[in-house]
Amino acid sequence: MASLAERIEALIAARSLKPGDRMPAERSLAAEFQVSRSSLREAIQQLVSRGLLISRHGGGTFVAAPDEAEPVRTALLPLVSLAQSEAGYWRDVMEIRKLLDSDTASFAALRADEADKARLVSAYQAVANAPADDPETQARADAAFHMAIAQAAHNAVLHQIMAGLHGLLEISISDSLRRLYDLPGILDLLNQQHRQILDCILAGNAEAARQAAADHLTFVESRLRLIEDSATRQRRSSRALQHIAEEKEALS
Amino acid sequence: MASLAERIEALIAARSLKPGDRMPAERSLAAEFQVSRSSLREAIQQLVSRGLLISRHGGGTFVAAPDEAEPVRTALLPLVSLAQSEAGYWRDVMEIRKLLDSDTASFAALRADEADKARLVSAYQAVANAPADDPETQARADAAFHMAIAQAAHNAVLHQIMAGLHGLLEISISDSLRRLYDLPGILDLLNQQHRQILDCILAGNAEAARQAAADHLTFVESRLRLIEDSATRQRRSSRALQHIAEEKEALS
DNA sequence: TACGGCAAGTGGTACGACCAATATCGCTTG
DNA sequence: CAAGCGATATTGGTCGTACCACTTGCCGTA
Repeated sequence: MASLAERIEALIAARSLKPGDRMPAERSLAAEFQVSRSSLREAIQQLVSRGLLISRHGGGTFVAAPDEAEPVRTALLPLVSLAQSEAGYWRDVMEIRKLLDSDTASFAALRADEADKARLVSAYQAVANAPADDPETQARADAAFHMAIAQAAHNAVLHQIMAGLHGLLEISISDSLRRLYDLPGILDLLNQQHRQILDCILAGNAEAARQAAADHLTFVESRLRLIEDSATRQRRSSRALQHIAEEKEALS
Repeated sequence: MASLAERIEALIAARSLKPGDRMPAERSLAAEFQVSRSSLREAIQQLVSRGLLISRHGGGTFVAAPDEAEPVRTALLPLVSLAQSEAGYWRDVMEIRKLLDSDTASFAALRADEADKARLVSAYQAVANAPADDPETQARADAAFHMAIAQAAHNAVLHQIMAGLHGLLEISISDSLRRLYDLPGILDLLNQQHRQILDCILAGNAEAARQAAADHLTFVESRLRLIEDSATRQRRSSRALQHIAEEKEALS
């Protein structure tokens, strides 16, 4: 027999419940499935943690919106431990990004329609106009620009993978990502590279876009290596203390 | 305050529990966290569904092995609906595989150590020796061979992505994947291509490996397109009946 | 010493109760 | 008559208890 969570999913599909629709009450569902509310709640909590349902205390349980990017982010949560345990994990991420960002830019140059191009220009301007003293906004706008390229590539799988890679980078070296924008004179260089990628895509020049993206990623990786190398030493010394803090928090 | 599931994760980290280690009993943990066993179980079930824990009835709850591939497979479950709703989803998957499998083979040729090469040879032989009349075993051995290449590429992220892509393919066109091996004379062709990829990797010839993998994937995609195109028509007509069956199963 | 069975411990499930947040409906009131 | 408001029903969140099924391991017996 299928697991309870799967049976609930099947029920959603069978009833054609759309995002935002209200689920039957827990007591009703429990009766319908002929299980206790406890067991039903365990199953519901699994679906909630997977982002398929949303529970509101006193309000009800609703089908969540399949947020195109959100499922990928939650999907990567199990990898957090792995990403944090291996210090060089971000290098693996960047190695793949060097490959995929090139292909993404190439596809985008070939396939971007007018709506894609409008989004790309908008995203580029957001990066260029981001306040120079706000690394947080810089990082978000930068990621949004690359995600706009991924969207313009018109490949759902590629889009999801790129979203995942950004998430993994965020997890493994979020601090260094912020500090990247503090390097002297780097904003102009990044903007220049972004502009070149943008122009190549808008012009439909796939090969040039590929090369521009490859150069950009190589540049970013080299700078991140500088930052991360110097940060690794300090981090190592503070790890023991962190463990104690975690134990304390777990028992709080 | 952190969620209960997070507090449990923190406890695992703080206690340095390794895969296979036994978790405290539910009743003990509930007392330690000062929550009811019901609430604790809801949190534990979330971690179980995410593959971090394994519960054995009567035996205890154990920390799961970070199976390198398994978390990705469960992580992709939220994408099932998307994979199934879009008929052409598998084309996106194959498009990315054409790119990544080439790079994977290239990396493997450059980085494979003796243990990797032994695994590759073993995996290849498993494919070549799989019974010709057993598509299920064929498909599994084939996937295992490609995963061995991904492992030999020595990039954790790449390995996870490849595992995810195989999972997505399995979800979207598992039937066609099985029927692939029924095409007349295809086994010899596939084995020949696999052999070429293997030889190039063993010889350390990165460029040849890349080309061999690219040719292989292009070939497989063309054959899958033949099968899938002819299958699409029939599937469409039986979809209505399937929904009824799901409703029935959900209430069973 | 080896074997078998019993008891303790564990996860799985169920039922009932209560609390807190929310939604719903009806009543009062302007 | 309509709008605001308060009581009530509904819903998710939590707790406690009890019982079952299974595993483990210990102890007693052969």
